[in-house]
Amino acid sequence: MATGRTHRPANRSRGIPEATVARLPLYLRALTALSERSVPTVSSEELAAAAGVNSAKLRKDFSYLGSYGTRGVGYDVEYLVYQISRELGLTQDWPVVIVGIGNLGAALANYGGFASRGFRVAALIDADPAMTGKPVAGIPVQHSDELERVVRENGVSIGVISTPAGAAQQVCDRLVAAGVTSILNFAPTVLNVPEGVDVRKVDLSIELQILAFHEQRKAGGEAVGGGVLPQTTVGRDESTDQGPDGDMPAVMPA
Amino acid sequence: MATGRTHRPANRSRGIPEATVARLPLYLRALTALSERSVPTVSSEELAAAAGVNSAKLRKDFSYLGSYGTRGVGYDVEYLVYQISRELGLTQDWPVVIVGIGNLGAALANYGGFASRGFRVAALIDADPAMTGKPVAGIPVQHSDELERVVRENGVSIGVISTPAGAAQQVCDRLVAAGVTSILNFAPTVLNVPEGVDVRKVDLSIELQILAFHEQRKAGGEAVGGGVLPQTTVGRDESTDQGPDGDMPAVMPA
DNA sequence: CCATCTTTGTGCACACGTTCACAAAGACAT
DNA sequence: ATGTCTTTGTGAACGTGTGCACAAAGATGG
Repeated sequence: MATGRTHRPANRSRGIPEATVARLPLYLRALTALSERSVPTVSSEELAAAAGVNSAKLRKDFSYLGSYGTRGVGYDVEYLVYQISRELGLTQDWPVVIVGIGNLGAALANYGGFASRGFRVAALIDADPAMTGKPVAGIPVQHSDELERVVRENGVSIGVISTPAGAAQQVCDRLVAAGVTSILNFAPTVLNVPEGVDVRKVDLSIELQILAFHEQRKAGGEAVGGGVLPQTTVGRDESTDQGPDGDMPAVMPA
Repeated sequence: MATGRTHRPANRSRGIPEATVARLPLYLRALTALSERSVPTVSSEELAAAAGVNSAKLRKDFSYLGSYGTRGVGYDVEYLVYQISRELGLTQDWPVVIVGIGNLGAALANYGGFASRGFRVAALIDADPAMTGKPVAGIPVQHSDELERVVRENGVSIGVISTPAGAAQQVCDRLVAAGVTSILNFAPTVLNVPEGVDVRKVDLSIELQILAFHEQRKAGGEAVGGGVLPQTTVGRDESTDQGPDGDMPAVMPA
Protein backbone atom coordinates (compact mmCIF):
# COMPACT_ATOMS: atom_id res chain seq x y z
CA MET A 1 0.00 0.00 0.00
CA ALA A 2 2.86 2.31 0.71
CA THR A 3 4.26 2.67 -2.74
CA GLY A 4 2.05 1.90 -5.67
CA ARG A 5 -0.93 3.64 -4.17
CA THR A 6 -3.87 3.63 -6.46
CA HIS A 7 -2.51 4.33 -9.85
CA ARG A 8 -1.01 1.16 -10.95
CA PRO A 9 -1.92 0.78 -14.57
CA ALA A 10 0.34 -2.20 -14.77
CA ASN A 11 -1.10 -4.25 -17.55
CA ARG A 12 -4.27 -2.37 -17.18
CA SER A 13 -3.58 -0.29 -20.26
CA ARG A 14 -6.55 -1.36 -22.24
CA GLY A 15 -6.29 -5.06 -22.64
CA ILE A 16 -7.74 -7.50 -20.17
CA PRO A 17 -7.73 -10.87 -21.91
CA GLU A 18 -11.13 -12.25 -22.80
CA ALA A 19 -10.45 -15.41 -20.83
CA THR A 20 -9.77 -13.33 -17.76
CA VAL A 21 -12.92 -11.26 -18.19
CA ALA A 22 -14.90 -14.46 -18.37
CA ARG A 23 -13.52 -15.53 -15.00
CA LEU A 24 -13.99 -12.25 -13.14
CA PRO A 25 -17.65 -12.96 -12.41
CA LEU A 26 -16.58 -16.28 -10.96
CA TYR A 27 -14.15 -14.62 -8.60
CA LEU A 28 -16.73 -12.03 -7.74
CA ARG A 29 -19.19 -14.68 -6.71
CA ALA A 30 -16.68 -16.40 -4.48
CA LEU A 31 -15.59 -13.09 -2.97
CA THR A 32 -19.16 -12.05 -2.30
CA ALA A 33 -19.70 -15.25 -0.38
CA LEU A 34 -16.59 -14.56 1.68
CA SER A 35 -17.70 -11.01 2.25
CA GLU A 36 -21.00 -12.21 3.61
CA ARG A 37 -19.13 -14.37 6.07
CA SER A 38 -17.11 -11.30 7.04
CA VAL A 39 -13.83 -12.86 6.00
CA PRO A 40 -11.38 -9.97 5.81
CA THR A 41 -8.67 -11.36 3.57
CA VAL A 42 -8.14 -14.36 1.37
CA SER A 43 -5.11 -15.92 -0.26
CA SER A 44 -4.92 -16.72 -3.93
CA GLU A 45 -4.88 -20.36 -3.02
CA GLU A 46 -8.08 -20.24 -1.00
CA LEU A 47 -9.92 -18.05 -3.44
CA ALA A 48 -8.83 -20.16 -6.37
CA ALA A 49 -10.21 -23.25 -4.66
CA ALA A 50 -13.50 -21.49 -4.01
CA ALA A 51 -13.76 -20.36 -7.59
CA GLY A 52 -12.68 -23.69 -9.00
CA VAL A 53 -9.57 -22.52 -10.79
CA ASN A 54 -5.83 -22.83 -10.46
CA SER A 55 -4.17 -20.29 -8.17
CA ALA A 56 -1.50 -19.21 -10.64
CA LYS A 57 -4.18 -18.40 -13.12
CA LEU A 58 -6.06 -16.39 -10.57
CA ARG A 59 -3.00 -14.36 -9.64
CA LYS A 60 -2.27 -13.67 -13.26
CA ASP A 61 -5.86 -12.64 -13.83
CA PHE A 62 -5.69 -10.19 -10.95
CA SER A 63 -2.39 -8.87 -12.20
CA TYR A 64 -4.23 -7.51 -15.23
CA LEU A 65 -6.35 -5.40 -12.92
CA GLY A 66 -3.41 -4.08 -10.95
CA SER A 67 -1.56 -5.01 -7.82
CA TYR A 68 -4.28 -5.36 -5.29
CA GLY A 69 -2.80 -8.00 -3.03
CA THR A 70 -0.39 -7.90 -0.12
CA ARG A 71 2.43 -10.38 -0.19
CA GLY A 72 2.49 -12.65 2.77
CA VAL A 73 -1.16 -11.89 3.49
CA GLY A 74 -3.40 -12.18 0.49
CA TYR A 75 -6.18 -10.02 -0.90
CA ASP A 76 -8.54 -7.73 0.95
CA VAL A 77 -11.94 -9.18 0.22
CA GLU A 78 -13.99 -5.99 0.27
CA TYR A 79 -11.49 -4.09 -1.78
CA LEU A 80 -11.35 -6.80 -4.39
CA VAL A 81 -15.12 -7.05 -4.58
CA TYR A 82 -15.20 -3.37 -5.34
CA GLN A 83 -12.42 -3.45 -7.89
CA ILE A 84 -13.86 -6.35 -9.82
CA SER A 85 -17.34 -4.91 -9.69
CA ARG A 86 -16.05 -1.69 -11.08
CA GLU A 87 -14.03 -3.39 -13.77
CA LEU A 88 -17.05 -5.35 -14.88
CA GLY A 89 -19.18 -2.25 -14.87
CA LEU A 90 -21.47 -3.53 -12.15
CA THR A 91 -21.35 -0.32 -10.17
CA GLN A 92 -23.80 1.13 -12.60
CA ASP A 93 -27.35 0.19 -13.33
CA TRP A 94 -28.02 -1.96 -16.38
CA PRO A 95 -31.60 -2.01 -17.52
CA VAL A 96 -32.36 -5.19 -19.44
CA VAL A 97 -35.27 -6.29 -21.57
CA ILE A 98 -36.22 -9.91 -21.97
CA VAL A 99 -37.98 -10.80 -25.19
CA GLY A 100 -39.91 -14.05 -25.38
CA ILE A 101 -41.63 -14.91 -22.13
CA GLY A 102 -42.04 -18.64 -22.39
CA ASN A 103 -40.77 -21.00 -19.75
CA LEU A 104 -37.23 -19.84 -20.22
CA GLY A 105 -38.06 -16.17 -20.31
CA ALA A 106 -40.03 -16.54 -17.11
CA ALA A 107 -37.14 -18.36 -15.50
CA LEU A 108 -34.82 -15.54 -16.47
CA ALA A 109 -37.21 -12.91 -15.17
CA ASN A 110 -37.31 -14.69 -11.84
CA TYR A 111 -33.60 -15.30 -11.67
CA GLY A 112 -32.19 -13.64 -8.60
CA GLY A 113 -28.69 -13.38 -9.93
CA PHE A 114 -29.68 -10.45 -12.09
CA ALA A 115 -30.93 -7.95 -9.59
CA SER A 116 -28.13 -8.71 -7.17
CA ARG A 117 -25.55 -7.73 -9.74
CA GLY A 118 -26.81 -4.40 -10.94
CA PHE A 119 -29.06 -5.76 -13.63
CA ARG A 120 -32.60 -4.57 -13.61
CA VAL A 121 -35.36 -6.11 -15.66
CA ALA A 122 -36.81 -3.04 -17.32
CA ALA A 123 -39.40 -4.91 -19.31
CA LEU A 124 -40.71 -8.27 -20.43
CA ILE A 125 -41.84 -8.52 -24.03
CA ASP A 126 -43.82 -11.20 -25.78
CA ALA A 127 -45.48 -11.42 -29.16
CA ASP A 128 -48.49 -13.29 -27.89
CA PRO A 129 -51.34 -10.88 -27.14
CA ALA A 130 -52.67 -13.34 -24.59
CA MET A 131 -49.59 -12.71 -22.50
CA THR A 132 -49.92 -8.95 -22.50
CA GLY A 133 -50.51 -7.56 -19.05
CA LYS A 134 -49.96 -10.86 -17.35
CA PRO A 135 -47.48 -10.40 -14.52
CA VAL A 136 -44.34 -12.52 -14.55
CA ALA A 137 -41.96 -12.10 -11.67
CA GLY A 138 -44.08 -9.15 -10.67
CA ILE A 139 -43.63 -7.37 -13.96
CA PRO A 140 -46.46 -7.11 -16.46
CA VAL A 141 -45.61 -8.50 -19.87
CA GLN A 142 -45.79 -6.01 -22.70
CA HIS A 143 -46.59 -6.65 -26.31
CA SER A 144 -43.87 -6.68 -28.95
CA ASP A 145 -45.22 -3.45 -30.37
CA GLU A 146 -43.82 -1.72 -27.32
CA LEU A 147 -40.30 -3.01 -27.86
CA GLU A 148 -38.79 0.07 -29.45
CA ARG A 149 -40.46 2.45 -27.04
CA VAL A 150 -39.38 0.47 -24.00
CA VAL A 151 -35.80 0.27 -25.16
CA ARG A 152 -35.59 3.97 -25.87
CA GLU A 153 -37.38 5.18 -22.79
CA ASN A 154 -35.31 3.06 -20.46
CA GLY A 155 -32.01 3.49 -22.20
CA VAL A 156 -31.69 -0.25 -22.51
CA SER A 157 -28.42 -1.39 -24.01
CA ILE A 158 -28.63 -5.08 -23.14
CA GLY A 159 -31.29 -7.36 -24.53
CA VAL A 160 -32.04 -11.00 -23.78
CA ILE A 161 -33.66 -13.12 -26.47
CA SER A 162 -35.54 -16.20 -25.31
CA THR A 163 -37.91 -16.58 -28.22
CA PRO A 164 -38.22 -19.56 -30.56
CA ALA A 165 -35.42 -19.72 -33.11
CA GLY A 166 -37.63 -18.55 -35.91
CA ALA A 167 -38.30 -15.20 -34.29
CA ALA A 168 -34.85 -14.50 -32.94
CA GLN A 169 -33.27 -12.72 -35.88
CA GLN A 170 -36.20 -10.39 -36.31
CA VAL A 171 -36.28 -9.57 -32.62
CA CYS A 172 -32.54 -9.05 -32.73
CA ASP A 173 -32.82 -6.62 -35.63
CA ARG A 174 -35.45 -4.60 -33.84
CA LEU A 175 -33.48 -4.50 -30.61
CA VAL A 176 -30.39 -3.32 -32.42
CA ALA A 177 -32.31 -0.73 -34.41
CA ALA A 178 -33.75 0.59 -31.17
CA GLY A 179 -30.30 1.03 -29.67
CA VAL A 180 -29.37 -2.24 -27.97
CA THR A 181 -25.69 -3.04 -28.38
CA SER A 182 -25.34 -6.25 -26.36
CA ILE A 183 -27.44 -9.33 -26.78
CA LEU A 184 -27.68 -12.53 -24.84
CA ASN A 185 -29.21 -15.11 -27.15
CA PHE A 186 -30.88 -18.28 -25.93
CA ALA A 187 -32.48 -19.13 -29.24
CA PRO A 188 -30.70 -21.91 -31.11
CA THR A 189 -29.78 -19.88 -34.13
CA VAL A 190 -26.93 -17.76 -35.40
CA LEU A 191 -27.67 -14.07 -35.14
CA ASN A 192 -26.34 -11.59 -37.64
CA VAL A 193 -25.61 -8.22 -36.14
CA PRO A 194 -23.83 -5.11 -37.35
CA GLU A 195 -20.35 -4.41 -36.14
CA GLY A 196 -20.16 -2.97 -32.69
CA VAL A 197 -22.91 -5.17 -31.33
CA ASP A 198 -21.89 -7.97 -28.99
CA VAL A 199 -23.70 -11.26 -28.99
CA ARG A 200 -23.23 -14.06 -26.53
CA LYS A 201 -25.14 -17.25 -26.95
CA VAL A 202 -26.27 -19.94 -24.62
CA ASP A 203 -27.44 -23.09 -26.27
CA LEU A 204 -28.66 -25.79 -23.97
CA SER A 205 -28.70 -28.42 -26.65
CA ILE A 206 -25.09 -27.72 -27.58
CA GLU A 207 -23.95 -28.15 -24.01
CA LEU A 208 -25.64 -31.51 -23.79
CA GLN A 209 -24.08 -32.61 -27.05
CA ILE A 210 -20.63 -31.75 -25.80
CA LEU A 211 -21.29 -33.80 -22.69
CA ALA A 212 -22.51 -36.67 -24.85
CA PHE A 213 -19.29 -36.59 -26.79
CA HIS A 214 -17.20 -37.01 -23.66
CA GLU A 215 -19.61 -39.52 -22.25
CA GLN A 216 -19.33 -41.64 -25.35
CA ARG A 217 -15.58 -41.48 -25.15
CA LYS A 218 -15.63 -42.57 -21.54
CA ALA A 219 -17.91 -45.46 -22.39
CA GLY A 220 -15.22 -47.07 -24.48
CA GLY A 221 -14.50 -45.20 -27.65
CA GLU A 222 -14.99 -48.00 -30.13
CA ALA A 223 -18.07 -49.55 -28.63
CA VAL A 224 -21.03 -48.03 -30.37
CA GLY A 225 -21.50 -46.56 -33.78
CA GLY A 226 -20.17 -49.32 -35.94
CA GLY A 227 -16.55 -48.39 -36.35
CA VAL A 228 -15.22 -47.40 -39.71
CA LEU A 229 -18.02 -47.73 -42.18
CA PRO A 230 -16.54 -47.61 -45.65
CA GLN A 231 -17.27 -44.57 -47.66
CA THR A 232 -19.96 -45.77 -50.00
CA THR A 233 -22.89 -43.63 -50.77
CA VAL A 234 -24.14 -43.29 -47.30
CA GLY A 235 -27.41 -42.18 -48.63
CA ARG A 236 -29.71 -42.71 -45.75
CA ASP A 237 -29.55 -44.60 -42.63
CA GLU A 238 -32.05 -44.46 -39.93
CA SER A 239 -29.74 -42.22 -38.01
CA THR A 240 -31.32 -39.13 -39.41
CA ASP A 241 -34.41 -39.44 -37.36
CA GLN A 242 -34.54 -35.74 -37.19
CA GLY A 243 -37.96 -34.59 -36.25
CA PRO A 244 -39.85 -32.24 -38.48
CA ASP A 245 -38.96 -29.32 -36.32
CA GLY A 246 -35.30 -29.95 -35.82
CA ASP A 247 -34.37 -27.99 -32.79
CA MET A 248 -36.54 -25.04 -33.34
CA PRO A 249 -38.40 -24.13 -30.21
CA ALA A 250 -36.19 -22.87 -27.47
CA VAL A 251 -39.20 -22.30 -25.32
CA MET A 252 -42.84 -22.92 -25.66
CA PRO A 253 -44.45 -20.05 -27.47
CA ALA A 254 -47.02 -19.87 -24.75
CA MET B 1 1.42 -36.06 -37.66
CA ALA B 2 0.74 -39.20 -35.85
CA THR B 3 2.34 -42.44 -36.80
CA GLY B 4 1.24 -45.27 -38.97
CA ARG B 5 -2.03 -45.86 -40.73
CA THR B 6 -2.12 -42.78 -42.85
CA HIS B 7 -5.05 -43.83 -44.80
CA ARG B 8 -8.63 -42.89 -44.30
CA PRO B 9 -8.93 -41.82 -40.70
CA ALA B 10 -6.56 -38.93 -40.84
CA ASN B 11 -6.21 -37.11 -37.58
CA ARG B 12 -9.00 -39.11 -36.23
CA SER B 13 -6.69 -41.11 -34.00
CA ARG B 14 -7.84 -39.99 -30.60
CA GLY B 15 -7.54 -36.27 -30.36
CA ILE B 16 -10.26 -33.96 -31.50
CA PRO B 17 -9.51 -30.54 -29.98
CA GLU B 18 -12.00 -29.30 -27.42
CA ALA B 19 -12.61 -26.17 -29.43
CA THR B 20 -13.56 -28.30 -32.39
CA VAL B 21 -15.88 -30.49 -30.35
CA ALA B 22 -17.64 -27.40 -29.10
CA ARG B 23 -18.32 -26.33 -32.67
CA LEU B 24 -19.55 -29.65 -34.01
CA PRO B 25 -23.07 -29.14 -32.65
CA LEU B 26 -23.11 -25.80 -34.43
CA TYR B 27 -22.22 -27.39 -37.73
CA LEU B 28 -24.72 -30.11 -37.10
CA ARG B 29 -27.49 -27.61 -36.62
CA ALA B 30 -26.64 -25.82 -39.85
CA LEU B 31 -26.35 -29.09 -41.72
CA THR B 32 -29.66 -30.32 -40.40
CA ALA B 33 -31.32 -27.19 -41.71
CA LEU B 34 -29.74 -27.76 -45.13
CA SER B 35 -30.78 -31.38 -45.05
CA GLU B 36 -34.38 -30.38 -44.43
CA ARG B 37 -34.21 -28.19 -47.48
CA SER B 38 -32.85 -31.18 -49.40
CA VAL B 39 -29.62 -29.43 -50.26
CA PRO B 40 -27.30 -32.22 -51.43
CA THR B 41 -23.89 -30.64 -50.98
CA VAL B 42 -22.43 -27.56 -49.38
CA SER B 43 -19.08 -25.83 -49.63
CA SER B 44 -17.03 -24.94 -46.61
CA GLU B 45 -17.67 -21.31 -47.38
CA GLU B 46 -21.44 -21.64 -47.37
CA LEU B 47 -21.58 -23.86 -44.34
CA ALA B 48 -19.21 -21.64 -42.43
CA ALA B 49 -21.44 -18.66 -43.12
CA ALA B 50 -24.47 -20.59 -41.91
CA ALA B 51 -22.71 -21.64 -38.74
CA GLY B 52 -21.21 -18.25 -38.11
CA VAL B 53 -17.58 -19.25 -38.29
CA ASN B 54 -14.61 -18.78 -40.56
CA SER B 55 -14.32 -21.26 -43.41
CA ALA B 56 -10.69 -22.16 -42.79
CA LYS B 57 -11.58 -23.04 -39.24
CA LEU B 58 -14.44 -25.19 -40.41
CA ARG B 59 -12.25 -27.09 -42.85
CA LYS B 60 -9.66 -27.66 -40.19
CA ASP B 61 -12.32 -28.86 -37.80
CA PHE B 62 -13.60 -31.35 -40.34
CA SER B 63 -10.08 -32.50 -41.06
CA TYR B 64 -9.94 -33.88 -37.53
CA LEU B 65 -12.86 -36.12 -38.35
CA GLY B 66 -11.35 -37.35 -41.58
CA SER B 67 -11.47 -36.42 -45.22
CA TYR B 68 -15.14 -36.22 -45.89
CA GLY B 69 -15.23 -33.57 -48.57
CA THR B 70 -14.76 -33.63 -52.31
CA ARG B 71 -12.46 -31.02 -53.77
CA GLY B 72 -14.11 -28.82 -56.28
CA VAL B 73 -17.53 -29.78 -54.94
CA GLY B 74 -17.84 -29.53 -51.19
CA TYR B 75 -19.34 -31.76 -48.54
CA ASP B 76 -22.20 -34.19 -48.86
CA VAL B 77 -24.77 -32.88 -46.42
CA GLU B 78 -26.35 -36.17 -45.39
CA TYR B 79 -23.05 -37.90 -44.99
CA LEU B 80 -21.68 -35.12 -42.86
CA VAL B 81 -24.78 -35.06 -40.68
CA TYR B 82 -24.25 -38.73 -40.04
CA GLN B 83 -20.55 -38.45 -39.36
CA ILE B 84 -20.89 -35.59 -36.94
CA SER B 85 -23.82 -37.21 -35.19
CA ARG B 86 -21.82 -40.35 -34.75
CA GLU B 87 -18.78 -38.47 -33.54
CA LEU B 88 -20.84 -36.66 -30.96
CA GLY B 89 -22.49 -39.87 -29.87
CA LEU B 90 -25.94 -38.75 -30.93
CA THR B 91 -26.73 -41.99 -32.70
CA GLN B 92 -27.44 -43.52 -29.37
CA ASP B 93 -30.09 -42.75 -26.82
CA TRP B 94 -29.15 -40.62 -23.83
CA PRO B 95 -31.56 -40.75 -20.95
CA VAL B 96 -31.33 -37.58 -18.88
CA VAL B 97 -32.70 -36.60 -15.50
CA ILE B 98 -33.47 -33.03 -14.59
CA VAL B 99 -33.28 -32.20 -10.92
CA GLY B 100 -34.96 -29.06 -9.68
CA ILE B 101 -38.21 -28.31 -11.47
CA GLY B 102 -38.60 -24.60 -10.95
CA ASN B 103 -39.01 -22.17 -13.78
CA LEU B 104 -35.74 -23.17 -15.34
CA GLY B 105 -36.22 -26.89 -14.88
CA ALA B 106 -39.61 -26.64 -16.53
CA ALA B 107 -38.11 -24.70 -19.41
CA LEU B 108 -35.51 -27.40 -19.87
CA ALA B 109 -38.09 -30.16 -19.72
CA ASN B 110 -40.02 -28.44 -22.48
CA TYR B 111 -36.99 -27.69 -24.58
CA GLY B 112 -37.40 -29.28 -27.98
CA GLY B 113 -33.70 -29.37 -28.72
CA PHE B 114 -33.24 -32.28 -26.38
CA ALA B 115 -35.53 -34.88 -27.83
CA SER B 116 -34.54 -34.05 -31.37
CA ARG B 117 -30.92 -34.86 -30.66
CA GLY B 118 -31.15 -38.22 -29.03
CA PHE B 119 -31.66 -36.92 -25.53
CA ARG B 120 -34.62 -38.30 -23.67
CA VAL B 121 -35.92 -36.86 -20.44
CA ALA B 122 -36.11 -39.98 -18.32
CA ALA B 123 -37.32 -38.22 -15.22
CA LEU B 124 -38.00 -34.93 -13.52
CA ILE B 125 -37.05 -34.69 -9.87
CA ASP B 126 -37.90 -32.09 -7.28
CA ALA B 127 -37.50 -31.93 -3.53
CA ASP B 128 -40.82 -30.18 -2.97
CA PRO B 129 -43.50 -32.76 -2.12
CA ALA B 130 -46.10 -30.38 -3.50
CA MET B 131 -44.58 -30.89 -6.94
CA THR B 132 -44.69 -34.66 -6.81
CA GLY B 133 -46.95 -36.13 -9.42
CA LYS B 134 -47.56 -32.83 -11.10
CA PRO B 135 -46.99 -33.21 -14.82
CA VAL B 136 -44.43 -30.93 -16.45
CA ALA B 137 -43.96 -31.26 -20.18
CA GLY B 138 -46.11 -34.34 -19.93
CA ILE B 139 -43.88 -36.05 -17.42
CA PRO B 140 -44.92 -36.41 -13.79
CA VAL B 141 -42.43 -34.93 -11.35
CA GLN B 142 -40.95 -37.40 -8.90
CA HIS B 143 -39.71 -36.75 -5.42
CA SER B 144 -36.01 -36.56 -4.63
CA ASP B 145 -36.22 -39.83 -2.78
CA GLU B 146 -36.60 -41.51 -6.14
CA LEU B 147 -33.41 -40.04 -7.55
CA GLU B 148 -31.14 -43.03 -7.06
CA ARG B 149 -33.71 -45.51 -8.23
CA VAL B 150 -34.53 -43.53 -11.35
CA VAL B 151 -30.89 -43.13 -12.30
CA ARG B 152 -30.17 -46.81 -11.85
CA GLU B 153 -33.27 -48.15 -13.51
CA ASN B 154 -32.88 -45.94 -16.56
CA GLY B 155 -29.14 -46.20 -16.86
CA VAL B 156 -28.88 -42.43 -16.73
CA SER B 157 -25.38 -41.11 -17.21
CA ILE B 158 -26.20 -37.45 -17.77
CA GLY B 159 -27.82 -35.29 -15.14
CA VAL B 160 -29.03 -31.71 -15.30
CA ILE B 161 -29.06 -29.64 -12.14
CA SER B 162 -31.43 -26.69 -12.06
CA THR B 163 -31.89 -26.40 -8.33
CA PRO B 164 -31.05 -23.40 -6.14
CA ALA B 165 -27.34 -23.03 -5.49
CA GLY B 166 -27.63 -24.30 -1.95
CA ALA B 167 -28.88 -27.70 -3.00
CA ALA B 168 -26.67 -28.24 -6.01
CA GLN B 169 -23.66 -29.89 -4.40
CA GLN B 170 -25.77 -32.36 -2.50
CA VAL B 171 -27.78 -33.24 -5.58
CA CYS B 172 -24.56 -33.58 -7.51
CA ASP B 173 -23.12 -35.97 -4.95
CA ARG B 174 -26.20 -38.13 -5.08
CA LEU B 175 -26.27 -38.17 -8.86
CA VAL B 176 -22.63 -39.18 -9.00
CA ALA B 177 -23.06 -41.81 -6.34
CA ALA B 178 -25.94 -43.26 -8.32
CA GLY B 179 -23.84 -43.54 -11.44
CA VAL B 180 -24.10 -40.27 -13.32
CA THR B 181 -20.82 -39.28 -14.95
CA SER B 182 -21.76 -36.09 -16.79
CA ILE B 183 -23.47 -33.11 -15.27
CA LEU B 184 -24.86 -29.94 -16.74
CA ASN B 185 -25.06 -27.43 -13.93
CA PHE B 186 -27.29 -24.38 -14.00
CA ALA B 187 -26.91 -23.56 -10.33
CA PRO B 188 -24.57 -20.65 -9.67
CA THR B 189 -22.05 -22.59 -7.65
CA VAL B 190 -18.87 -24.56 -8.15
CA LEU B 191 -19.43 -28.29 -8.03
CA ASN B 192 -16.85 -30.65 -6.66
CA VAL B 193 -16.84 -33.99 -8.38
CA PRO B 194 -14.56 -37.00 -8.35
CA GLU B 195 -12.25 -37.59 -11.24
CA GLY B 196 -13.88 -39.05 -14.30
CA VAL B 197 -17.02 -36.98 -13.91
CA ASP B 198 -17.55 -34.16 -16.39
CA VAL B 199 -19.23 -30.97 -15.36
CA ARG B 200 -20.28 -28.16 -17.64
CA LYS B 201 -21.87 -25.11 -16.21
CA VAL B 202 -24.18 -22.48 -17.55
CA ASP B 203 -24.45 -19.35 -15.49
CA LEU B 204 -26.85 -16.74 -16.78
CA SER B 205 -25.59 -14.07 -14.48
CA ILE B 206 -22.02 -14.58 -15.62
CA GLU B 207 -22.96 -14.16 -19.25
CA LEU B 208 -24.67 -10.89 -18.48
CA GLN B 209 -21.69 -9.65 -16.53
CA ILE B 210 -19.40 -10.34 -19.44
CA LEU B 211 -21.72 -8.38 -21.68
CA ALA B 212 -21.74 -5.54 -19.17
CA PHE B 213 -17.98 -5.41 -19.25
CA HIS B 214 -17.89 -4.95 -23.00
CA GLU B 215 -20.81 -2.59 -22.87
CA GLN B 216 -19.02 -0.41 -20.38
CA ARG B 217 -15.96 -0.42 -22.54
CA LYS B 218 -17.96 0.59 -25.57
CA ALA B 219 -19.44 3.46 -23.61
CA GLY B 220 -15.95 4.82 -23.26
CA GLY B 221 -15.52 3.80 -19.67
CA GLU B 222 -17.52 6.87 -18.82
CA ALA B 223 -20.26 6.40 -16.30
CA VAL B 224 -23.26 6.26 -18.52
CA GLY B 225 -26.40 6.26 -16.49
CA GLY B 226 -29.23 5.94 -18.86
CA GLY B 227 -30.10 7.46 -22.14
CA VAL B 228 -29.39 6.20 -25.53
CA LEU B 229 -25.88 6.07 -26.68
CA PRO B 230 -25.43 7.41 -30.12
CA GLN B 231 -24.51 4.56 -32.33
CA THR B 232 -20.90 5.57 -32.33
CA THR B 233 -18.95 4.74 -35.37
CA VAL B 234 -17.92 1.42 -34.11
CA GLY B 235 -15.38 0.93 -36.82
CA ARG B 236 -12.88 -0.08 -34.23
CA ASP B 237 -9.74 -1.46 -35.71
CA GLU B 238 -9.88 -4.05 -33.00
CA SER B 239 -10.35 -6.61 -35.71
CA THR B 240 -13.10 -7.84 -33.54
CA ASP B 241 -14.98 -10.99 -34.08
CA GLN B 242 -15.91 -11.43 -37.64
CA GLY B 243 -18.95 -13.39 -36.83
CA PRO B 244 -21.81 -12.38 -34.63
CA ASP B 245 -20.30 -14.44 -31.96
CA GLY B 246 -18.17 -13.40 -29.09
CA ASP B 247 -16.63 -16.74 -29.66
CA MET B 248 -16.06 -17.56 -26.06
CA PRO B 249 -17.89 -20.66 -25.10
CA ALA B 250 -21.02 -19.97 -23.25
CA VAL B 251 -19.84 -22.26 -20.59
CA MET B 252 -16.49 -23.50 -19.60
CA PRO B 253 -15.37 -26.89 -18.49
CA ALA B 254 -15.25 -27.07 -14.77
C1' DC C 1 -6.54 -36.48 -72.80
C1' DC C 2 -5.50 -31.88 -71.56
C1' DA C 3 -6.66 -27.42 -69.75
C1' DT C 4 -9.05 -24.95 -66.57
C1' DC C 5 -11.64 -24.04 -62.63
C1' DT C 6 -13.31 -24.87 -57.98
C1' DT C 7 -12.70 -26.19 -53.41
C1' DT C 8 -10.57 -29.07 -50.07
C1' DG C 9 -6.92 -30.20 -46.73
C1' DT C 10 -3.00 -28.53 -44.31
C1' DG C 11 1.81 -26.46 -43.37
C1' DC C 12 3.11 -22.56 -41.15
C1' DA C 13 3.22 -18.51 -38.45
C1' DC C 14 1.20 -16.09 -35.12
C1' DA C 15 -1.92 -14.98 -31.19
C1' DC C 16 -3.79 -16.35 -27.09
C1' DG C 17 -4.08 -18.92 -22.83
C1' DT C 18 -2.08 -21.79 -19.10
C1' DT C 19 1.19 -23.36 -15.89
C1' DC C 20 5.57 -23.48 -13.62
C1' DA C 21 8.72 -21.76 -10.68
C1' DC C 22 10.99 -18.22 -8.32
C1' DA C 23 12.54 -13.51 -6.92
C1' DA C 24 10.68 -9.78 -4.49
C1' DA C 25 7.62 -7.82 -1.04
C1' DG C 26 5.92 -7.56 3.02
C1' DA C 27 4.27 -9.48 7.77
C1' DC C 28 5.72 -10.98 12.05
C1' DA C 29 8.50 -12.72 15.89
C1' DT C 30 12.44 -12.23 18.50
C1' DA D 1 16.93 -4.73 13.07
C1' DT D 2 17.37 -8.89 11.46
C1' DG D 3 15.86 -13.19 10.03
C1' DT D 4 12.26 -16.21 8.79
C1' DC D 5 8.10 -17.27 6.70
C1' DT D 6 4.24 -16.57 3.66
C1' DT D 7 2.29 -15.21 -0.48
C1' DT D 8 2.16 -12.23 -4.36
C1' DG D 9 3.39 -10.88 -9.11
C1' DT D 10 5.49 -12.23 -13.24
C1' DG D 11 9.10 -13.94 -16.73
C1' DA D 12 9.42 -17.71 -19.47
C1' DA D 13 8.16 -22.17 -21.34
C1' DC D 14 4.68 -24.59 -23.11
C1' DG D 15 0.21 -25.82 -25.13
C1' DT D 16 -3.88 -24.69 -27.71
C1' DG D 17 -6.45 -22.25 -31.16
C1' DT D 18 -6.78 -19.34 -35.38
C1' DG D 19 -6.19 -17.78 -40.01
C1' DC D 20 -3.50 -17.26 -44.20
C1' DA D 21 -2.21 -18.94 -48.29
C1' DC D 22 -1.33 -22.47 -51.42
C1' DA D 23 -0.50 -27.13 -53.40
C1' DA D 24 -3.16 -31.06 -54.44
C1' DA D 25 -7.46 -33.29 -55.75
C1' DG D 26 -11.01 -33.73 -58.33
C1' DA D 27 -14.86 -31.87 -61.44
C1' DT D 28 -16.02 -30.15 -65.86
C1' DG D 29 -15.72 -28.85 -70.67
C1' DG D 30 -13.66 -29.12 -75.06
